[in-house]
Amino acid sequence: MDYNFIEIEKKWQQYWRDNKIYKVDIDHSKPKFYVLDMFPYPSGAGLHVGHPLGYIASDIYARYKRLKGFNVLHPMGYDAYGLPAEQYAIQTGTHPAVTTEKNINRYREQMDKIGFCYDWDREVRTCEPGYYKWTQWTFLQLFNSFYCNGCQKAQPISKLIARFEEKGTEGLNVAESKPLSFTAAEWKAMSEKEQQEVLMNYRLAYQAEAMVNWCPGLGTVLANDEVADGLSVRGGFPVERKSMKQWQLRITAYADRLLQGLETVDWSESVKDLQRNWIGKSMGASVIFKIEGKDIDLEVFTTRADTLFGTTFMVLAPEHELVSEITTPEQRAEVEEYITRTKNRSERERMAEVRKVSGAFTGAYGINPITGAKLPIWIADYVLMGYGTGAIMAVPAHDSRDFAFARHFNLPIIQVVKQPGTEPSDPATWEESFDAKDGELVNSGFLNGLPVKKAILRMIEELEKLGVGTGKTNYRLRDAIFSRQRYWGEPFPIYYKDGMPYAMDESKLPLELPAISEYKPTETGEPPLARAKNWVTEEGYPIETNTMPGFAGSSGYYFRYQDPHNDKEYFSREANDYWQNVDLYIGGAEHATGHLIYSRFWCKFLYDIGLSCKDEPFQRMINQGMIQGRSSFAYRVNMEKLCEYGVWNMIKDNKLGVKFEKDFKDGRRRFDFFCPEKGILIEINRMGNLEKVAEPWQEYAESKGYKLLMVPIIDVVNDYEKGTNVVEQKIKDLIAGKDVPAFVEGTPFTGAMFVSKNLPDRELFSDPIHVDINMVRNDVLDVEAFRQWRDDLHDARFIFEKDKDGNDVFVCGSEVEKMSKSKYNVQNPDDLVEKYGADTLRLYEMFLGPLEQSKPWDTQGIEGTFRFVRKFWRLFHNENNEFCVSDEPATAPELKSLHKLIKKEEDGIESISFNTVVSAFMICVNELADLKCNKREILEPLTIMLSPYAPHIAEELWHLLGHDTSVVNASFPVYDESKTMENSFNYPVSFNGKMRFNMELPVTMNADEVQAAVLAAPESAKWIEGKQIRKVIFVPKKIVNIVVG
RNA sequence: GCGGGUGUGGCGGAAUUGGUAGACGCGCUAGACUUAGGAUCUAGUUUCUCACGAAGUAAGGGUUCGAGUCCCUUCAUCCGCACCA
Repeated sequence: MDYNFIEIEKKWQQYWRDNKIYKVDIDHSKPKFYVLDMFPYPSGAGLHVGHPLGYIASDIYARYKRLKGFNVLHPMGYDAYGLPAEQYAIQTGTHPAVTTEKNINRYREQMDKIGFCYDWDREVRTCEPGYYKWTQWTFLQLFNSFYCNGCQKAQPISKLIARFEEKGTEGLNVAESKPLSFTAAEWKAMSEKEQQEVLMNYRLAYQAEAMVNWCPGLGTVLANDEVADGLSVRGGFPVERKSMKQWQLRITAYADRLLQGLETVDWSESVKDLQRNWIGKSMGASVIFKIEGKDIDLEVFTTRADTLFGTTFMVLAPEHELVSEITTPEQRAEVEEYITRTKNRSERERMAEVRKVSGAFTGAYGINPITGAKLPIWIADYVLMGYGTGAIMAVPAHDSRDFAFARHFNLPIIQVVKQPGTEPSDPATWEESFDAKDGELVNSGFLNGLPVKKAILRMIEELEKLGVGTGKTNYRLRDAIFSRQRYWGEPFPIYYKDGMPYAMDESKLPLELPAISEYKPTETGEPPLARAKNWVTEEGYPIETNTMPGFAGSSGYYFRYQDPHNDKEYFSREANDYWQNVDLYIGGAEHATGHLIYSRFWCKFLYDIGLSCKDEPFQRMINQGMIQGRSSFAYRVNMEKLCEYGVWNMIKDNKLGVKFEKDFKDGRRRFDFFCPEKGILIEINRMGNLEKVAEPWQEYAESKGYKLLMVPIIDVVNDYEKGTNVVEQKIKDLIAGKDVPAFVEGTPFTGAMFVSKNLPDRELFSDPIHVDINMVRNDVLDVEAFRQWRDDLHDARFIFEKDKDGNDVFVCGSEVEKMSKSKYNVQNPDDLVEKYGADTLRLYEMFLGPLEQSKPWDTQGIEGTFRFVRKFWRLFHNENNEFCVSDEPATAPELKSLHKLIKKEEDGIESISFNTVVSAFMICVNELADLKCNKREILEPLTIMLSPYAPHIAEELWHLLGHDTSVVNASFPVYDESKTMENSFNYPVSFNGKMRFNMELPVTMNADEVQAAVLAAPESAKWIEGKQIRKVIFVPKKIVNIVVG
């Protein structure tokens, strides 16, 4: 009939493509704006309605900015490396590039249907050599750099070598794996291999042994954020801790800058907090303890140096290198047993036993550097090797874990901090430790009386004076493991000479991924690349067989969009000077500790080496919420329960004149119901079950003189469905003393039965099962569709309820859950585009609620937005669907409606509150429809304003309005406040703060005039009567409040 | 345990930042038009009350002429992190 979205959308998508409407280039006459979506990994499943949510939001923002005169960079591409395609390759032999290409095409097809304004000429894919050349290049720069702590900046490794040649490590202040000490002469005396080993200690990309998350099921290591609950996030295989030689990125060198930088970006507090937490900066002290009878220093890290007087024992991580050295012969067996036990425990088991206290005594003692006290040294797995020094001084009085440990092993507890104004008490009486971070020191010599914060500083001072400790900052952040034992990733431009890794020359880039015969690890456990033929350099040196992890390619992709076809450099100076960094980044918060931290590191490094002009990649970030599914349920009847329920309802409360009881037991026999008065036993069960017990039970009943009735469930069901009362009649007959056969065989009941949601006591005899939401409308199930859905449901039976018109209906229950295939609640955007059009889908996704919140998808709700779009269309058309727009000047109410909307839209888009803008559109169109407005002066700006949300219909109407250029290049209308002004205001009049009536008054009236007018109003009399007017509050154009009393 | 978010009709959610609570949409109710309605249009729809009116933004308290909004206490719920010394 009217608005033909299928044709319109196809036509304009074609037009945009043919005319490259969304292609952008550097244009110094306009300010730039960079809007970016998080890099998608194209999975095989395609998109559901939750995925495009962020893309639609960014698209609207990009289009809006463009209408506002900005040159907007809005690109899209693919994070193409990923485990699923590789797993599929291992299983089927299909090259991951093939799978990936297929998935990308599907993604693209779905995205095109929604009408996004991406500049597809800038598309990048991480798996293409032209792209990963620069991933490899960046790796080489990292390999050839070290981090200078003094200047807080990455520097070329050549500078470090020059320094070593001049004065060795003297006065060196750089990021390092472990402190080394050598002179210039010693450095020069080293062999090349030794020098290379030393340099590994400083490179920003380096190779070292590391405890990794090894996943045997996948044959690779995983990053921390790829592991959850000791299982791999993808695939759910067990993960174990293992020490392996791995490439790593020295991201810890940037810990402080990563923390500082958070202050300069406009991100949600929660994501910033997540990152702060992940970086985990804690300031404290390193303290050296001597070991009794040995010349060994044991270094610990503590944030509570003030509690040094209260330390009563020490604990090492079981893997600590000093353990075997200090363990006494008597304790060796126990210690070794403990180490084996903890080592063999998987990560999963270890986490499950978090609260279990365990440990072993080494027999050695540490000496408190301040008090000289002897402290027994234990090992326990509550101390982690990876944090601090892997050793702690335990202060049981003021740390809950130490407290639990001391209690368990009967170690002394000394209180050294008390709550101000209280007296110290005997820790033996405590139920938990006193962990308070504000308090006053006691039992602590020179610290007595000091508050905690001052005591910490005072103690550090003392430690430094005595040369037994220093103030120190510790980070929880670990260096990022950068190698994967996988095929589908970027090869490292690294070869091995004499067992030592060397960087390839940049001229050899890109180092392309070779073809291999099979995608799994070799029989000897080497990575798949070891299968590649001739995987050696021209000189014959073997090339690295690990590949880079997923985050390698996604850490700097936003740079490449700025200059995607440059084969001379990563991106040009000119491009970066113009586009700079991302102004608005939209994506999920789940990347907080992965992608978003690696990208920041990547960017800071490129900033250090002079490539990037900004040191933060994403200025403003919005994290869209999840769209949840709304699942529907049918209630599957548990037949036995249902029948028991039905019969019980029939006989309970003396309904048939005699009393029955439930669950009668005699020995091992159990009957559903029993009537002592008449000696009637009733059992309801499946036919088969009754057959088995029929004989012995009849004998039993006879022996006791009882009458027995065995009811097959089919009988009860028949009564239900046919409205007969066969079962009831039998019971009545029994009560009346008639003889009724105990058991009549019939056709056994087969098939499933379902009960409508609102039937009484439904929950007593049914369990919900998911049904496909496409078979449900307004919670009513399409019973026929349901029967056809699955083979086992063909002869399903239903217990219906009546709707208001007395028809039988089957009502489903519902629940909000994650959208997933297995819950049959997935909404596919393609279906919706087909049914309502992309414009309606875009509007509805935005209308659903605030972008950042998760919200359920309401299948019906889209109808409302669809109605709006058609109403919008009708503003431009007459009853015969002929385009009909008038050139008459607009009236004041029409202009007011328009300008209210301009203001709303500007405010709404800037504050990412798209849902309110859609509402405002609806209000405006409702008003204009009421005014029967079809004036160009109103409709033309309105079309421009709608175009970010509904670009297709806007483009169509824009051309119908007589334009021959795209609406994308139009200008956003300018807000004119005077158009929304009125000369009177409908004041709400309140008495004591309660609104009583409205009163239309001129805005020019002053307070006194308003007061007079209001008090003179007839409605006021009732409220003033018998009371005194204490005060009148008048806020112009807001409210009048009269205080009476 | 720690950190962050969120609590408003049957539902999704508004409320110009301290000024008419429930905009807009779904659903629901009634009516119109229709052979029909899962189309369209009109009216109504926070709760209680016949009504006058009263109550009302998770609960309780406070500040204020006025509180969904600010402050304090409690509860619920979701999401992170979790032996981090």
